[in-house]
Amino acid sequence: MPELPEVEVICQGLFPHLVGRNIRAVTGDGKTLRSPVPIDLLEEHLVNRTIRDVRRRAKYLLIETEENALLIIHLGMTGTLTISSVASPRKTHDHVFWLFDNDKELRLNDVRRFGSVHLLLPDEAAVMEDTFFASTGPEPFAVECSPDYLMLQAKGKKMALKSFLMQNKIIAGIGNIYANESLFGAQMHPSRQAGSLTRHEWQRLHKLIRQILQHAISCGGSTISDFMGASGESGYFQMNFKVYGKNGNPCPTCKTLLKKKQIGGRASFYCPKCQG
DNA sequence: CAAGTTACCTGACGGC
DNA sequence: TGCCGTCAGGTAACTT
Repeated sequence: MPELPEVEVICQGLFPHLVGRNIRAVTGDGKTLRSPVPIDLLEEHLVNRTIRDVRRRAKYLLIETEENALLIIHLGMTGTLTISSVASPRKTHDHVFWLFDNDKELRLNDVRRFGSVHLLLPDEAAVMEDTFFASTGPEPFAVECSPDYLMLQAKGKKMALKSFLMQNKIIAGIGNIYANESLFGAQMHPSRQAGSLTRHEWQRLHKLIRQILQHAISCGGSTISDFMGASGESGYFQMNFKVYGKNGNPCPTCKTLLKKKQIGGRASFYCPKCQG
């Protein structure tokens, strides 16, 4: 689930539950995620420490202690984080647990185990954070992520526009869903060569990307109070997608049937007329 | 170097 | 019911 808007909503939802909390224990089930979970390190640098900040960079969640250790969590394709009472039964695929001083636990659940957990040490976290994100592009809402910046990055590139948008080294946080939705909004064919857009078109696409990401965050944010609801359902699936997963349905704009096509190995959805 | 493909892992779903 | 192939919102390591 987690592209930029989902991670942002999770971040905002976790913030009030985590900041100021003291961590009492960190445990794991020993399963390797994308990389092994450094449980010993987590224990050493997180237990008896207090959380100072929770923030997001790209699709990563960053949790910082007052001693400047930085816990970095990526949710991969299927990762979820929940705040649960210690007493509540653990679920299948719960892999890592952070116990707090209020008898609640942050739990990382990840069926496919494409997620990851890293720890940057207190002494070097500031420097290592830059290193860690050295090949991550700017945030879509950052000033440097301008239409001209995108045009410059795309210059001469023949790759499909949609694949281009999904490259996190160009622009952070856009995955398959929001690449599809942004291109529909901007009325551009996902297969177009990235280098073929005019300045005016980059302005349009840039605007739609921000608009759609912001809208998705708002949709998630509106249900943020459910974040730790007993149902375990966090509301960030509630946004209605216009084309993602909708092949065969009528285009919301012109009623032409939406198409599906593989681009760069990923399912891509578009209106053959509006995005022709 | 750019661009495309594969691998990682489990579960849900549709067809037979 | 059950078996099998296909597909899934991410990313890095490959290959071409």
